[in-house]
Amino acid sequence: MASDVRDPFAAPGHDHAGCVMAALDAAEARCARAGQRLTPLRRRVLELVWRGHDPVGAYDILELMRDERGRIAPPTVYRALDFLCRQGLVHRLESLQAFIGCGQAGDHGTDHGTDHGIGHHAAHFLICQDCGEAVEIRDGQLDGAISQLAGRAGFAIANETIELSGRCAACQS
Amino acid sequence: MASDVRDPFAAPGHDHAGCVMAALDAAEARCARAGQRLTPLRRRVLELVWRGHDPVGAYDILELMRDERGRIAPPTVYRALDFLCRQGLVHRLESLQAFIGCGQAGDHGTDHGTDHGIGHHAAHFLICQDCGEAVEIRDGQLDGAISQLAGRAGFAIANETIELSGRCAACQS
DNA sequence: CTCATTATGATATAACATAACACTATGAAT
DNA sequence: ATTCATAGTGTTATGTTATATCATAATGAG
Ligand SMILES: [Zn+2]
Ligand SMILES: [Zn+2]
Ligand SMILES: [Zn+2]
Ligand SMILES: [Zn+2]
Repeated sequence: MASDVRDPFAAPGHDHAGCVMAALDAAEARCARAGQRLTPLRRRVLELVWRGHDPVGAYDILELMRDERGRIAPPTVYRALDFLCRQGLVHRLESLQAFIGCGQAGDHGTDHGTDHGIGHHAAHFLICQDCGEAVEIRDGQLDGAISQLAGRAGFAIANETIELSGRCAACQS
Repeated sequence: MASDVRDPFAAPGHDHAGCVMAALDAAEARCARAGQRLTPLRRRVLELVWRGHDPVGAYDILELMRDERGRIAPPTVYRALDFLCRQGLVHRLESLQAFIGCGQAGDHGTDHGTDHGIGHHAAHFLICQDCGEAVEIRDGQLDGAISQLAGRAGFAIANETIELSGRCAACQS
């Protein structure tokens, strides 16, 4: 549950190809279960979002897709991203105005106490300003502090934006 | 000092004129102490940001200022906002792309453990999607969870974006 | 007063996002 | 298989937020 976040940034010998494959498989499964269509376009956008562990801008994806499909307009990409966000497969990083693949796509269904409805869950991030990577974290103590805080204030949380920027362990040599 | 956040949203009979005056006075004092110039332009922008307790967009301020000063361009407003953010007098709400007056401008100097350098401090918010108000909160348990989490991950936090959206107590009638 | 520094004005453009409407694909019902 | 409603995509235009760049003006130290 608390999942003591112990340097969650990608290790040097990280198998990213497998990483992407797992994400795409999880996405297929998740959409199937939800009765949603992971079309070729949406799948491709998801794949491009997973191009790395650094957040990617909508217009970056647009460029990448232009290289392979020719003319394509912003709404096409934004609609795909909206869909992926609704399914909880992608998160938007507000502080960067960018998108990143969900780091817990496999864990969905196993409710972990921070869900705010079907499809998406509260996502909290550490963002390294040096290497550009962002990792999704889950911390019981943090979740507890937030829900207690909201409870005391009589505030009903619908959406959490928690983005901690700084330098990851590796980048502090 | 956990400062148990107990419905921090503005009460019905709130004296906002005094609220603004206090903020401006604190700003003057703070800039004087820091050897920074709170020019008429900057002061006016701060005053407009404090027009209410709801976040305000840069272009909204731009409109308001056009009404009183005629032609004025975006950079003028953005530069003033940048200055005010650097001084810790205004915060930017990333999830809304909007700005709000700092709710603890008077408390500065009395270090409360979440400072990340001179001028600005970590600011955490509750944002009501109903009435539009946003309030800056300070919670020891939350601060503790964050710093422990970062410590375990070996992550050096430089900037915290914590914005909890939902419905305030009053708006859940 | 001179001069370096800081602040503001002004123009243009970049970066991010959505509205609106047309067309196509999909799949269920007849 | 035809019809039809729904969902997805293409296309054009535009809206919204933010910055780069260079010119001009104000400020204050020496
Ligand atoms: Zn990977
Ligand atoms: Zn790093
Ligand atoms: Zn007030
Ligand atoms: Zn409210």
